[in-house]
Amino acid sequence: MRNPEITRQLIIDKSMGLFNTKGYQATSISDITQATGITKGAIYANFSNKEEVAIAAFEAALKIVMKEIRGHIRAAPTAPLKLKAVLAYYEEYIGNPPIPGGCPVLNTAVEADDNHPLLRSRVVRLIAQLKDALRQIVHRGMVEGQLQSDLEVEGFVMLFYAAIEGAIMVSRVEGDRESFRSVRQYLVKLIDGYTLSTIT
Amino acid sequence: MRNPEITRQLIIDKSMGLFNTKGYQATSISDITQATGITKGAIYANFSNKEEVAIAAFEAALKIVMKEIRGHIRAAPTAPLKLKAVLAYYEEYIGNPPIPGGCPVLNTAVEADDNHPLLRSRVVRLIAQLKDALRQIVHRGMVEGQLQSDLEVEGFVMLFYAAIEGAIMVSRVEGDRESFRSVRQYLVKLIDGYTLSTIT
DNA sequence: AAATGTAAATACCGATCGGTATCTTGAGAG
DNA sequence: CTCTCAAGATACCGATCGGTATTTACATTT
Repeated sequence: MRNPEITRQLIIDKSMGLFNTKGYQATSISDITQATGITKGAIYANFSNKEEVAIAAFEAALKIVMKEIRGHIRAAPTAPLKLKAVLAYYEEYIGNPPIPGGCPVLNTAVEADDNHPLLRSRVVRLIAQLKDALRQIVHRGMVEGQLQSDLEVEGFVMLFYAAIEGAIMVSRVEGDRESFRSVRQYLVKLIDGYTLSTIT
Repeated sequence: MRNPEITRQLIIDKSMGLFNTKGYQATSISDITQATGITKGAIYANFSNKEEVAIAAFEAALKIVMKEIRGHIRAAPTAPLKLKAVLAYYEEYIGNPPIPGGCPVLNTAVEADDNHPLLRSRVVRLIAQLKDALRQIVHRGMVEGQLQSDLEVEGFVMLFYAAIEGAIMVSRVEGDRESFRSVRQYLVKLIDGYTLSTIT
């Protein structure tokens, strides 16, 4: 290895899954050296400490997840379908995660809330972005006449997001997608209830 | 200290908050000795290893939380009010937790899902109990004519529970109850929509 | 081809980890 | 009052932790 860009990216790529499955505390630098085949010297030449590696890995994971989500959202034409696409994406996610270990937002939020302020602030920022994206979908759906205008946006968006993350938590610990599926089906019916009858 | 029962309970009481705030991996035996004023010898005289302490602490935490929840549920006369009481309990919980660190189910589920099978199985069992309790409330509410009978129980119960846990996650990492409050208000409206018009 | 600068490998640091072996002490039985 | 036995305190174990200092090696410039 001679290219520092490649080395840095290799560290990020491999540690992403480690941090997301084992958690920040439980992932050691040695774990990363084993997963990458790279030595401790290379890691500390590219990052000043473990926390920096974790932050870089977290942001890389979010970049992947956000890109996939936005892709699914854009591919759906109307607000109701966009919301359903998000649900479909997360259900697929549980069985076939792009980053091993489940949702990095959930994992990092739970571990970082009390203890790791830098990671915590990144999570908060990312959640704000997700909420904004969902709000925008609902808002535009209302403006464009796809959703009823009496829908209480803030509450619905928060419920939608919270239910997804909670359902991921349950389904993952149960090792079974069924709980997520129940939540998804219920949310779909809720969305349908707000959907104005175009041919959707 | 001479009474082993008291020693054991002291270890559980103090380690409960530690495991719940810092997590299983990040909580060391030394943390527990410092928090209790008890030495390592006493801990290992009462528990065979760290995992056993964590399990005992987790179950003690659940016992507290479940007792409080059941108390609030029982105190409410009808199904809609019981569900609202659960929501009120959890909102109070976030600002004023009986066990520091937030919801032990959420925390333990996220940390244990991939790595700690014994803890994981306890979480799964507890979630099943919570779901059963909620299902029973809804079912009886339907039988007793408080809730519309077209309510899809499984989906609603799962949504209800997942949304609560997800909202706790969000509110805790944000350090602000507002997100939970949004979810709660939305769920209350949902409950009201299913409530049959007695004077409730 | 020699020199240079830096990326990465090696070797090492004190601290702390979970766990154990041994010693001390205190409460109950006689 | 003394003996006993177990609860708990002390001291110690090898392994591993995050991090650093030093050395090696590779790629680029001349």
